[in-house]
Amino acid sequence: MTIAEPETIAGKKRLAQRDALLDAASEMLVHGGPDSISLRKLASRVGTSTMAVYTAFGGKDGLIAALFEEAFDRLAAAEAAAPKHDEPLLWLGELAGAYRGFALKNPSYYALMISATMPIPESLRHKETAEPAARGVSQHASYQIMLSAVEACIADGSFPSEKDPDELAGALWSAVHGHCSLELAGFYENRETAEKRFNLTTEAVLRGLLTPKGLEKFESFTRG
Amino acid sequence: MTIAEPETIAGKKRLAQRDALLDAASEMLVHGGPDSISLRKLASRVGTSTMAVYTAFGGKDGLIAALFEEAFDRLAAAEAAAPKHDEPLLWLGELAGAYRGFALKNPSYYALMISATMPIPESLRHKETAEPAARGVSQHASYQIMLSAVEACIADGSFPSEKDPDELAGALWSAVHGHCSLELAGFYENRETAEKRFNLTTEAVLRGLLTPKGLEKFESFTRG
DNA sequence: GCACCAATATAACAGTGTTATATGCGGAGC
DNA sequence: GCTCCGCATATAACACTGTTATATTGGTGC
Repeated sequence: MTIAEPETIAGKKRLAQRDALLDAASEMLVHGGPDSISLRKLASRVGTSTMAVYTAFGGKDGLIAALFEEAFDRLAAAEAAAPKHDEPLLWLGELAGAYRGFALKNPSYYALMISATMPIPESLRHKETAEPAARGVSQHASYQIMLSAVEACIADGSFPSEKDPDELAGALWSAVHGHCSLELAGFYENRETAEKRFNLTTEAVLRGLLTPKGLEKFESFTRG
Repeated sequence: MTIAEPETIAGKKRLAQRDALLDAASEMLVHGGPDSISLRKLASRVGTSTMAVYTAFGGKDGLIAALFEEAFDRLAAAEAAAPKHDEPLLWLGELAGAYRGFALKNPSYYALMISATMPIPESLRHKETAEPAARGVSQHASYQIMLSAVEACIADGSFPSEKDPDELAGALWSAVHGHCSLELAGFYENRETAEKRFNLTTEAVLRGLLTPKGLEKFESFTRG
């Protein structure tokens, strides 16, 4: 919470137009997907010229990168909104469901996130080690939330303490992301069967990672 | 092995040019990714005009769809080349490794396959039920191979017989595909750690799906 | 008020996929 | 063997795209 900087009104207008461009681009993204974003259409919708995108974002890539960041922020918000049970395992399950819920409600943003051709924007990039590309993502809140849930499960004894939390979180993320990717590609017939498959998959990878003690606890949850 | 049809030489030339276009497009795809395929560059490389793409494939979408099919064929070939152990569980593990091997060796093809914007070509589409989009994929050899391995594991008693083979295969596919998607996005620092994570993830989802009997067998494999 | 600088608008450039038009070549019928 | 028809092809135009060069405007500091 910083006090209001002595922003010039020109600076305010510049930020306002940046936001206007971002909002309009987001609206175009949600409506017609990433490919429907045209600088000319975007500029005319905001009531300016294409040059505004270059001064605000440095070009179309910068604009897409900004949308990329917003996608991760929305994901983090969805995860933060997931109910945080006292039981870490249940919390982890809620996070998995929140991840899928985000993907289903924001398919265009999700498609943007998983487009491998997307260069990770500076703000999400690890400061010291630029390589590998997506390393910065593991610093983002969306990943940190899941990581802390995993760590809580380790402290809880549900996950083996000798395993690296990153490994466990990565395995879980792979399964959840893999399912959502297939579901959005239309692999499942309808949402009901997709949800059944999602539960089966996430529960399977969870079961495979748990300690005997954690597995016992987990079975009591799934039965109850 | 059919006897040579009474093909007209015009038809032969047409097919030859179709193959030439496909080969050149494949080469461009592997080199510079999907976005690097330009009809003008492609046509000039083959020594024809852009109209050839329209007569052979109906447009760029048809060309991409043909590359899409070739990607699945290459995946099927990679899976078919995986050693088929007598032990179904080991076979399934080999298939998972072959899937990742394909993704690593053909990143551009893999990126094409997982691009959600890709409409499933007719030849891969389920004939009766056009919806959902990717249903036809489950008829492809690449999926059938994995499915038969899963069924062998069910017959073996390693997987519970009351579960739908499609469900089990889908869970496995989600995890394997999810990992490869993240690995190609550059999420892991290097290939060694990525491989470690891949084994952890696939083993976890396997363990979570196995019967007690199958789990016993599985543990004897991983220890030995 | 004036000078300067940054942001903008206009327009041009180099591409893209697609389509309309015209040319030419190959196969069928006589 | 010749004619004629049809289809594949080449050329060129169209409607776009992102980017860049140029000129004009607007706000800020002196």
